[in-house]
Amino acid sequence: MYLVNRLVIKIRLPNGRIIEGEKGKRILDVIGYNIGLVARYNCKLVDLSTIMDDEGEIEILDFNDADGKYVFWHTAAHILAHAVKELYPDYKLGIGHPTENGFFYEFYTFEKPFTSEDLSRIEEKMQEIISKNYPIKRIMLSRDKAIELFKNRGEDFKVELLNEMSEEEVSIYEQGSFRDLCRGPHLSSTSIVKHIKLLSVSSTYWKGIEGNPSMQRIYGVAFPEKKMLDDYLKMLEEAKKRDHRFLGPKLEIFDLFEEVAGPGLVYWLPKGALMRRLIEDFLVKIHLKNGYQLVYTPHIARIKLYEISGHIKYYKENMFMFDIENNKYAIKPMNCPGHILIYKSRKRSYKELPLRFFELGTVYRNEKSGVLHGSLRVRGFTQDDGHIFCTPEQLESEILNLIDLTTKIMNAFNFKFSAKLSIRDPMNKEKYMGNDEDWEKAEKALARALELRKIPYTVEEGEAAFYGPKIDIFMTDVLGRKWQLTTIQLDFNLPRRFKAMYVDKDNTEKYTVMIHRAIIGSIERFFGILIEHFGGDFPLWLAPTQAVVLPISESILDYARQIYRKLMDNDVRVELDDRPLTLNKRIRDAELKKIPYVLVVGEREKQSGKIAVRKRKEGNLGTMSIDDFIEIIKKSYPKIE
RNA sequence: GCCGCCGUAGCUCAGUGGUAGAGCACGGGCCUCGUAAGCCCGGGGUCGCGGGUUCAAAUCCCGCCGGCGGCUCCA
Repeated sequence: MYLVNRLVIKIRLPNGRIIEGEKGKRILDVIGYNIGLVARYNCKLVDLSTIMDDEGEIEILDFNDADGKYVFWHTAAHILAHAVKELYPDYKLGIGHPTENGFFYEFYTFEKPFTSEDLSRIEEKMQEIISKNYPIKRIMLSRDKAIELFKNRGEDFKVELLNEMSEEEVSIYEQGSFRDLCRGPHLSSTSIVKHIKLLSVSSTYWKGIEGNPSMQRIYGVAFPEKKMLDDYLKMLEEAKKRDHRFLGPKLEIFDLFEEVAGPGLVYWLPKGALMRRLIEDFLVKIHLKNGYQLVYTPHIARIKLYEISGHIKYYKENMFMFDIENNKYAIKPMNCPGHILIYKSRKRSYKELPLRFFELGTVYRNEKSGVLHGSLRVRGFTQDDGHIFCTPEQLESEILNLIDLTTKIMNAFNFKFSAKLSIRDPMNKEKYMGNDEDWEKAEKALARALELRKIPYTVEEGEAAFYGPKIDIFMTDVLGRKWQLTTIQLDFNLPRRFKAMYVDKDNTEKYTVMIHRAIIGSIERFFGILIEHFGGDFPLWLAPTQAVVLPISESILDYARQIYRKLMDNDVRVELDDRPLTLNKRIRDAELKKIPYVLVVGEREKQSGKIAVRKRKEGNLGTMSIDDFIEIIKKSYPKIE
């Protein structure tokens, strides 16, 4: 059946079925009330109550779709705001959004905090709003009408937002007596948000600007099914067990001793110190193999150095300073100025570029107390810091090499990654230093390297530093919070400040191009991510203890000692557990300590000259010769290439 | 730094005005064991620190130190 003159509107349902739309009708009327949350109409997200009047395709999204989930949480945020306004009519609405794992809404509460009892009340009220099944309507108003509406309702913050908007017409969403300024889209009814849980309250400044009114922000989660909410809450509980702040001290990796030693300073316990050394050795070797030269720079310097670099001007707040014989000194917050001094130790020719310096450089920064977080954000940390000095022509191949080096290093830890490319704000080019041509070349070089190596990335306009564009790589912690590890930053600024030059072919002096780069970022932060990523079950090459020998009884101790000795002699990190405890108890201890292999030896093994091997989490693998076992350990180390 | 919450044994926590408790861990003894907790006994705390209220403070109030969740900032 072909109707040539009819509008063709195809609707794809979440289950993949395709049905036909009908001009003039609401999407909702065609698909029914129990299907989907929101629609993507010719690539644009719209309410299900949208009237179909354009030809094209409509995709109905459910909670499994990222956008569907986002809208679900957006409506949950509105229900939160609705509940708060019903319980506390005087409180003023701020803003509310979905987030990556839930939603929030913030309110001006006349400096009164929400208590946990308040949260329970609000949660109950939200359930009531959900059960009342209010239809959610989108209303278009002129901006002036909207200002009038919110002024009458005492919503000063909404009025402020409206006054800053340029649109002549704005959308308002309505559910029951509640109205909010919102672009939408939203679910079609409050009853679709089934199960909610408010998680925490915190305060923020209005628009995030210090000095603005203090808002109370409530965070929550919501799900269409009870089981999903239960699973999520259970996942939060499980996450606590992987938290590096819990596992770090427990696995004897690090501790902070905050109360006596001060916050944000990491003490490396023996097992952690061993792992750190393994990682440092790996990093040094792989950098040497990739054309870097090792350097060391002192931990303190006269502030003159940081006046030249500009750190005193732009970074003073974060620097620890003190006096020596009437001269002002600072503890180094960054390694770059030192590396530039080394570059400038003599006149450089284009023939010796690129020069690549590498240092495991320990720096100290006076981070505000409120931002410190386990070993992920600290005041003293060691960066795998490198600086590349090259000519503009070499930029592209240097960046490509850096992407490759990053991949090699991340592979050693089984880390997958995607990148963020930060470029200039094209509207505000004058904010940045350096000339247009350099910037374009640099931004292109960064993007091309990512594309050539097929690294997925996002582009962030206006996120570049004033001195150059950059590539950053983030990892998420156990609660989904993002932490920056890798950074590759181009710098047009420091070479000029320090007059870091090279003599080119034509015998003229030119400014060198400088790349700042840290691959794992900092050892402390990297360990936080590493611990949470593996939940303490480190890969074999990193495990501080790779195997423990368990003699079944005292009578077999001699054979156990022989095995232990042989493994030691072959560089296996092995322990002998000859405590007079039951075998089961000692196996349990080894599992809890997350030791990868347990080697049980008894009369049977002594007779055959072998070992019984038990693998962490997998159980008994049966017997094996000692040489075969040594081979397994040896093969676990990452290749350095 | 800001706002809220929190701080009891090495760890996880119970105890809300009347002389500090449990489990795990630790020490001792018995047990000599075949793939995740054998049994018994014991030591251990100026209840974060300082001040105040009270006949009496882990408990109530104030200040400080530290932690947690966010905001802002960052590797």
